[in-house]
Amino acid sequence: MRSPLRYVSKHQMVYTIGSSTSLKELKQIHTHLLVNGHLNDSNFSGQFVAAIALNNHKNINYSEKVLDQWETPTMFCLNSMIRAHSKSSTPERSFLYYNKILRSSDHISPDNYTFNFLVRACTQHLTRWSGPTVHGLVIKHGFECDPHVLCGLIRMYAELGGLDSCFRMFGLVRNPDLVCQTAMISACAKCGDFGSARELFDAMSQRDTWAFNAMISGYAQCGQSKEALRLFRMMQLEEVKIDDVCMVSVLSACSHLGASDHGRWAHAYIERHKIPMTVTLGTALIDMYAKCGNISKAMEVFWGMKEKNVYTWTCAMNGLAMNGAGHKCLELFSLMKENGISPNGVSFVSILRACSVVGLIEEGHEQFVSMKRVYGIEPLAEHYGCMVDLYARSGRLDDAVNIINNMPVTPHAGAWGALLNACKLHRDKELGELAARKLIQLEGSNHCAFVILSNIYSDSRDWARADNVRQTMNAKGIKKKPGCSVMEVDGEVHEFFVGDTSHPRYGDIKVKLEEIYSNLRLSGYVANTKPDSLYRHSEKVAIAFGLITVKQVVPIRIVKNLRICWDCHDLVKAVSKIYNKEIIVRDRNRFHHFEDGHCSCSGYW
DNA sequence: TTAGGGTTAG
Repeated sequence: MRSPLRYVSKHQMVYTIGSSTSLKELKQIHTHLLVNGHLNDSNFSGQFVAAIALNNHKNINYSEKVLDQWETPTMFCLNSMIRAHSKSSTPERSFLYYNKILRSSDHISPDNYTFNFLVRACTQHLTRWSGPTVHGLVIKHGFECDPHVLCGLIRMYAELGGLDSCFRMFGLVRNPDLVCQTAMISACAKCGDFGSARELFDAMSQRDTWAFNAMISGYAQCGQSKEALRLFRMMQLEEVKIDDVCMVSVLSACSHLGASDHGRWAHAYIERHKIPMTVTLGTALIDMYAKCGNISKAMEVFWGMKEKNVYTWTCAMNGLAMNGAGHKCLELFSLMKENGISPNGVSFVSILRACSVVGLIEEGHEQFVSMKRVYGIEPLAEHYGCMVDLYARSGRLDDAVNIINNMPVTPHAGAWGALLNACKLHRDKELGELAARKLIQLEGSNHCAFVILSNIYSDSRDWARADNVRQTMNAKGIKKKPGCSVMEVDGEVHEFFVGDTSHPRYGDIKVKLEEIYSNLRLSGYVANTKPDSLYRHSEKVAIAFGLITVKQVVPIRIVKNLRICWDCHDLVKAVSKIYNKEIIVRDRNRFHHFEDGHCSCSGYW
């Protein structure tokens, strides 16, 4: 954004061209300037065009029309147009103005500004050829040593995934400053090379807010949430200024961990330090509360926000769907449309999931159809996956198969996985076998598919095939992804892995588990499996730990990395009744609120 | 009278 252009006329009339200037106002100002001959001054006219194009992208067309009327626009003007387009949704139009410079009869040639903006345009509009082509032009015109251009090239190659090229550009910068070093850290993180990113970060003689933010957001985005929070603590110790962008990443890390104490603390920190509540920060707060199972607080933040964008609405809808409040999610969707916000593809994932969790099949179908018909959004594989889930989990397996057979994109693992889960739920052996085989074709190391396929054969007493599947698994070295439950007690994050006895309080946990088991037996709960299986699943161990450490009035909150199994689900229901304890489990897909022997998912998950 | 680094939803 450029600062508004203010112009005072001879009659002391003040004209301002800023981000809120409407097209009508622009036309009035333009007429005034033309009548008074002010546009004959090439410096002033350049500023005029730049102000229109840069302050509001919606007015780019108007600035183009103004510019087209001039035979010899200045370099400043043309560079400003390249810059404006590089930041807009039409970056490819930057090249139009680059060509105007080349073809200019005014003997001007592109300068360092031109290439800086042109490289940015390429980063916005990446095609395989455009980036390297512009890099070639940079070399041809002798700007490969310009630090601004090089910094832009680092970002561009990072988008292309060419980390080697990023390092090559970085190597060409003499004495890289903070800005350039941060760009390089960010490039490493974007390409997934966190080791190099951290090496560069640790080697910096001075680290500012931006450098920390690049590193923290990198960790947060790749799921290394504990490391992100650790770095945030380091930032506080080094007394580096913490801003809204930093807090967005911190909240995102809390969301992943389901660390509600950390999240609440972060919220308090934002308020205490008067960090500006931007739309992005508010949205991150909603997401954090929703993913920590506190949907009422999430909605409180949502209703309190003055400005909301499509991310904000979608985040709230997703939170409601995850928490099983499908009807409320659909109500919110209506309200979103009434507020003039158009949904996008991600919004529809939440909407279709909302229909799925409450079993609204016809509604889901109508929403799916409206996606393309009303909003012109082409459904992606994941939307078809949601439809497969919607039909299959309600037992309409034939309809689910129809969706898979008729989807215009190749059915992905998500679609077959949804069908497979439903086949297990509705005990359809043949279809389950087909789904498992398809899933294995797509994901050769999908542990769940092998296990379910083996179970399907065992159920039909086809021991030879069941054994064969197990042997294939062993031969391929396919191991179950280790189940892990995370819980936060008194601000500390505890992780429990399957069969892991390393927790300092494991002795107490074991005693508690035995007590739970004996209470369950006394109350008539019959475990599906032998007593030693009690220790097997991480969520059971976490619940025992929660019963020891969490105060009676506070619910136990657990985040599980995989889907919760039937056995654990039944057990948690029983524990919630016998111990009169609210237990909230977030599994890979959704929330389960257990209270008084019932779960909010009503058996749908 | 134009430049460079960090942020949100599946």
